[in-house]
Amino acid sequence: MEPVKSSNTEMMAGNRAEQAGAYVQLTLSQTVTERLRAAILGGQFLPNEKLQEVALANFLDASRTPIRAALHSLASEGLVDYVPNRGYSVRGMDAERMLSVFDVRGVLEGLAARLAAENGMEETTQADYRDALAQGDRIFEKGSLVAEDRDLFGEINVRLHGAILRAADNRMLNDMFRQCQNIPIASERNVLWTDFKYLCRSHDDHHRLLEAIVLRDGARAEQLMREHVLGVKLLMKKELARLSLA
Amino acid sequence: MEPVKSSNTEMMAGNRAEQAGAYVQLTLSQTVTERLRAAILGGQFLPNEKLQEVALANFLDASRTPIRAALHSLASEGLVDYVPNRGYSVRGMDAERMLSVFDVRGVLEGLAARLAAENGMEETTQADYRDALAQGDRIFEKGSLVAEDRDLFGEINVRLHGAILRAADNRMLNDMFRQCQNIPIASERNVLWTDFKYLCRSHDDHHRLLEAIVLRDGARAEQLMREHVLGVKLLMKKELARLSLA
DNA sequence: TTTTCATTGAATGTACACAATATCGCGGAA
DNA sequence: TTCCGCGATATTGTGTACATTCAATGAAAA
Repeated sequence: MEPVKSSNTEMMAGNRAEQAGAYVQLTLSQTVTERLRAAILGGQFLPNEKLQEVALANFLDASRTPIRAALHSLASEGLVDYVPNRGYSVRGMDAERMLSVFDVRGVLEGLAARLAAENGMEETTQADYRDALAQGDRIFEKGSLVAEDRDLFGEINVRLHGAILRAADNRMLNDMFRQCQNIPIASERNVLWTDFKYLCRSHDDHHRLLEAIVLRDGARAEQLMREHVLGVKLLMKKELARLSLA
Repeated sequence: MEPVKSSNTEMMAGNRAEQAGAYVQLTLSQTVTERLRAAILGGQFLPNEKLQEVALANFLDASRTPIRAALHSLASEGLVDYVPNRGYSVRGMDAERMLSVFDVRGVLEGLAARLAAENGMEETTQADYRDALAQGDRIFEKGSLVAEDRDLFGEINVRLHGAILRAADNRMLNDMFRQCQNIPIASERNVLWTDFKYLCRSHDDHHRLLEAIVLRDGARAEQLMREHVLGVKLLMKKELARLSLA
């Protein structure tokens, strides 16, 4: 029954610390939150499964206090549902609900692109964007995809969209975008990236986005981004339909 | 030193319970959260003021546990800042940051209007919208504003935008919009509603919005709403400039 | 058989004690 | 004087006991 508190030196990335550079000591509550989030996003729980505090406490080698904090956090992120006096459960995501997230993502990222164009993108950020872009080009020059390209493409995606978000320089926008990503299954990493033609188009969108941003054309940047996200939504829709048939 | 736990029968409105009808017993944590939120929004604390747990516990007649839960909630709502091992403080809002919230609100409410137009608005919701609209008409027919019109107009505003949000029927959109409203001072109720001409125009926007929604013209509804929110932003900007001069 | 209601068990909500960490002030050395 | 190190104190983080609430069970009455 002794709380082992073994491996706490994981999950340092992706923490909620304000800006880079300010090294703050992570609390147990935070590491537990990350671990739980990863577990849910990773599909380790059934949809609508109850998340009981003592069970999780045993599972994650912590007392109820940090568990409660974590559940509270995840509830406000929308990853779990909460009913007073009845506890938490993993939020089940039906297809419709999942797709509706992309509508929000579309306008939010559209705004980010517009603001990025209006504000202009800093040199270093722009360099990072171009670098990621070039990395993507190399993938597609091959003319076909290999298995490990999937992860790489996902990573590139994150860098590109991150750069735009950074250039947009709007804190609330940042927070909300993060929420949009914390959706089980809906995170783009989980779709089956098999459609080469679609990926080419998506990557081309990224090129055009940079062009619009550099030319300071906010309206075009916004329009491009909205179309881009809509594309992801439609792909996801097709994917979901395929899965439900199988 | 006895925890009095006196008046818990307040603040029943505005709770986070899922749908109406499901009466759940509020926990102390929740009532404390509401009270703290109201206190911060009401300006009872200085910007960047530290919010210490024991002090708040005494102030709100509760132990540290529900206080911590409340602070945690408000942090995830963005009303307070949190640094591990250093506690919470009320988030200071400079002018730029405040105005940037309206950019997010603009695209979110624009999306809401578009979705409302695409989905169509239920009869009851539409009736509510029209009722609020008529109430607004009566204000402006007088040709001038009296003191109590301010609150009334604010209430009407909430009803109108609430109806659109309901028709949009998108949970994530709902959650995010709520966050946009929890901004100190930025909540529209706090601007000085003195500009009669502006208010007329704003009210007219509401008429046109309904028209676009009823006609199922999503693009127009979105455009109207974005312009509408932009108007609020510009008014707020003017107001802030005026205040900083005074 | 169905309904009702008290009982009981299990889960969550709250309080509080203790541990870990940060902040502040002081004294000494460069 | 300035800087650094080192306690002392205050504040937050965590564990855990107890209170409260909910849900399930089963017996009694309709």
